[in-house]
Amino acid sequence: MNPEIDHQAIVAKLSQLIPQEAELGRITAIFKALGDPTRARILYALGVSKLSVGELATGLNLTQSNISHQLAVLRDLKLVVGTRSGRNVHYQLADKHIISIFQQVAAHAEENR
Amino acid sequence: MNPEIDHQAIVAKLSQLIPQEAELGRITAIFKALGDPTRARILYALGVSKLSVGELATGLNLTQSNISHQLAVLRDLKLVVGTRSGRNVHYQLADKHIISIFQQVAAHAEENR
DNA sequence: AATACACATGAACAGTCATTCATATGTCCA
DNA sequence: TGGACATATGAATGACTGTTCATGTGTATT
Repeated sequence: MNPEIDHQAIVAKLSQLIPQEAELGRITAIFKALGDPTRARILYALGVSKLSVGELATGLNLTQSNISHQLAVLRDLKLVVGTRSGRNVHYQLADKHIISIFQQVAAHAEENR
Repeated sequence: MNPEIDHQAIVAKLSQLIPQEAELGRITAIFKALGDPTRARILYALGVSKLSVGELATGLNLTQSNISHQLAVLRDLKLVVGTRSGRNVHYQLADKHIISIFQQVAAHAEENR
């Protein structure tokens, strides 16, 4: 083993440098949400424009129920927010961070294609 | 509906603005990989230092088999690379993009805690 | 009030996945 | 060459999850 680096010490301190279960759970929950094609497409669409559930359903060619279920997941994680106006509920991204995260991952994905 | 925005047109063009299945698949596969706590911890650890499989196993308190399986997933996605030196294989992050992606998501997660 | 429209939610089912156990491959040393 | 160490891989299984179908809730219109 490379003596320049004290692996023993690093191993011992890993638990201090890695997020605790609670925070790690919040982080991985977000990644997991972004890891589904349907939810990813919804987020891409909302990155283009604020859209209602129905518009998402027709635009993405998915059932209304499916869209609603996935929006619920994204809502719980505060990735999107919906505001009702009449019978419709218009959804938008909770912040634009999300788009730049997608862009970074997309860049990585295409680099190593 | 807001007349400033032509939702009809947007809905019609969504399929052109959203990544095609192939690229979307590559992107979501990466997010899915980051969405598992075990793999996330591995990546965090490798963000700190290049480490062997055994060091990861003891440092993260996981079985060698488990670590190897997850490393295989990360390897296939080109998120980590392993180089053998003797009996050991030392893994490192494929690029530092990964860390900044984690930081961004962590920031979002903590904002809305 | 009744009907129709838009969205949300619950249950169920099929497919996916993380972990474990057992075993194989690869490498060093005596 | 034989044995010990480090890592990889295959099969099995229990848990989780995305989608569908059915139905519930909320809102506008007549």
